[in-house]
Amino acid sequence: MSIVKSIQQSVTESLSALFGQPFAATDFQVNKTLEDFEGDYTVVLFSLVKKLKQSPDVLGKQLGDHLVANHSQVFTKYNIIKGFLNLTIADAYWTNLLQHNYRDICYGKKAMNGQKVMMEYSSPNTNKPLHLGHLRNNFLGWSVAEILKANGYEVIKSCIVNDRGIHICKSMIAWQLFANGATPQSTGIKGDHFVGEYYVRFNDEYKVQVEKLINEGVDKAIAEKEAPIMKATQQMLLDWEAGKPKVIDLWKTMNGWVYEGFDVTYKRIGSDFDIIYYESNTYLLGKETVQQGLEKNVFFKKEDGSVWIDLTADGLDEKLVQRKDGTSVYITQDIGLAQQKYDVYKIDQSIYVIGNEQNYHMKVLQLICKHLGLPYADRIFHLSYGMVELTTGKMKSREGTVVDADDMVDEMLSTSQQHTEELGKVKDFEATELATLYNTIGMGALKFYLLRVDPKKTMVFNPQESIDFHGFTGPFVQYTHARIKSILRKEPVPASWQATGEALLPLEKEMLVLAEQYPVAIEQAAGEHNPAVIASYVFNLAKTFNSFYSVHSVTHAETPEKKQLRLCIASITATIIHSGMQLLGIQVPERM
RNA sequence: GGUCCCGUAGUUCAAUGGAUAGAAUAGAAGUUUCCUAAACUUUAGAUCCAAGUUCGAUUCUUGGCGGGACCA
Repeated sequence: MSIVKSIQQSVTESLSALFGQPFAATDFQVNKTLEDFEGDYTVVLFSLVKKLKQSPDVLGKQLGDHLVANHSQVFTKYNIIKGFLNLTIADAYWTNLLQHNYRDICYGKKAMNGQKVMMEYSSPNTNKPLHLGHLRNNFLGWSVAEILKANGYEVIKSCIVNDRGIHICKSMIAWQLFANGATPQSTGIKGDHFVGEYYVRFNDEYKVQVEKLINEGVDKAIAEKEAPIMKATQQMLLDWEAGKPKVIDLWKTMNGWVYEGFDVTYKRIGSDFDIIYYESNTYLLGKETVQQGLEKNVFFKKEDGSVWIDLTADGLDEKLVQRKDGTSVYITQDIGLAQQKYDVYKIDQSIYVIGNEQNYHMKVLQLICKHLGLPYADRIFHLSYGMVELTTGKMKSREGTVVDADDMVDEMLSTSQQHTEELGKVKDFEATELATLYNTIGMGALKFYLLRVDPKKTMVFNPQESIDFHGFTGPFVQYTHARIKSILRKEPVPASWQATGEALLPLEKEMLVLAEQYPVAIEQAAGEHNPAVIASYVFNLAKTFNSFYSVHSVTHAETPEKKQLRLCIASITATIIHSGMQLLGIQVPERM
C-alpha cells in the first residue's frame, strides 16, 4: 500500500475513533508537505473543520496525538500551521522500503486485471510520408499502451491504414503522367517519399490546369471540377471501385512502395502493431448497421434517398450516414470497424489515438453507437491530442513547412553524434556501440520532447529546443542513469541491507520518498492517458539524485552503513529510471 | 452563424479547489586535486480582463478580449 493510502486509512480510523462517526478518505486531502515546512505529508483540515465544527488547532492536535499514539512506527511527530497538519514519517518506514518492497517499487508493475484494451494509433495515409504530427501520435500511442500494460491491462496495438480513396488516386495519376516508369529502386528514393512526391506533383499540375481554365473565362468552382487531371482521378477512383485490374495493379504497386518506406520509419521510431487494418478491406463495413438503424428508427431517410441521424437533442446537428447513391461515408465504416473489433477481440475498451481536429467526428461516432444501442458505445475512448505547431505557426503542406519525420530523426541522430563527439567521453567505444548510443540519445531526446507535454494540449515545436540535451530532456535523464551505472560497476549493491538507526539526511530521505511515488505516478499516468506524468516524475527523480550525490559521496560515504544505504538508493534510482523511460519508449545507456 | 478547445516568467511547459504559483531554457553570479561539468549551487522574472461561488480560485460559473479547431 502506498504511503498516501496508508495515511488516509490511519486518519480515517483515528477520526472515527475520536468522533464516533464514520469517515471516508474523500473527506480530507493528503498532500506532500511543501519544502519550507517541517514534515513529509500533510493532512488538510479545512473540510473536517466544517464538518466537525472545531477549530483547526484543536482538531489538528487531537488527530495528531491520536495518530502518533496509535501508529508510532509510522508517525514520529507532527505540527499544525493554519489548517495544515504536517506529519513526519519515521525513517524506518522509508528504509524498510529498501529492505522489503524494493522490487515492487522499482518496476511499478501491477498484476493482470483481466481487462483487454485495443489501442489504435498511427493510422497513416498511403499518399505521403509521416510528419512531426504523426510522431506525436506514434510516441503517444505506444507509450500509453505500455503504461496501461504496467497497470495490468492486456493491450492490443492496432493501426488502420488509409490505403484507398481519392488521395491515393492523385498520386497514381501523377505517376502515370510524369514518372516515365521511375520507381523507388531506379531513383534511390525511399518509397513513401517517392509516392509523396507524385502527390505534390498532382497538386502542382492541378493548380496550373485550374488557373488556365479560369483565364479562359471558366468559373472557379467549375474549373476546379473540370480540370482534366481531376476528372482523370475521379475516373480512376471509379475504376478502382470496379476492380479494374490495371488500376488495382498500379495501386498495389504504389502502396507496396509506401509500405516499404513506412516499415523503415516504424522500425526507427519503435512503433509496432499487433493488427493492421486496411481501409480497402473495411470501407464497406457498417452498411448493415445503416439498415438496422433505419428499422429501429434511429436513422431516417430524406427525400433524395440519403440517410441521416438527428443529433440535435445532443447539442449537435443532423449527420449524414449514407449518401443518396448508397455509398458509405467515413462514419459508417468507423461504426463497422468498431463493431468488428468488439466482436473479434472481446475488448473492454477501445482507444483511438487521433488528433483533436477529429473531436467532433469521434463524438458523433460514439453518439451514433449509443443511439443504436450498441454494447461497445461506452467503451470507445478518443485519446485526443493537440496539434504540433512550429514557432513560425502551423505546419502547412502548401507552404512547404511540414517537418518530415525521417528528416527529423536524421537530424536528431546527427546532433547526438556531434554532441557526443565534442564531449569526447566515448573514445573507447566500438563502432556498433557508438551507433547504438547515438540512436539511444537522439531518439530519447525526440521522444521525451514530444511526450513531456500534456497530450491534450497543442504544443509548439522549437527546433533549437528539441535538440537541446540539457535540462528537462531525455538525455539529462539518460546521463543520470549512466553516471549511476558507473558507480555501480565499481561498487556492487549489497544483497541485503540492515538499517542501523542512523538518521536519514534530508536528501537521502527525499530520494526514498520519491522512489515510493513511482507506482503512484504510473497509476496516474494510466488514469489520465498521459505519459507526461512519467516524464515529469522521472526527470524530477534524476534531478534530485544529481543534487543528492553532488553533496553526498556514495563510494566515500562517512560510514560503511551510509555507503550501503546510498548504493541501494543509487540502485533503485537507476532501476526506476530504466523502467520509467521504457514506458516512454526510451532506452537508457550504461555509459555515455 | 453553431459547437468545442486554449490564454501562467522573455520563451517552452507544470500545478486532484489548498500554505509563499513550480520546472526548464534564455539572463546575471559562482562550483572541477574527490563516484562522468550532458552535472551542481545562488539570483532575478508570470496566472489576459471583469464580476460571482468559497474559509480559500491558475483551477469552478458568467460575461468580455485574444488565439485555434471543427460543423455547415
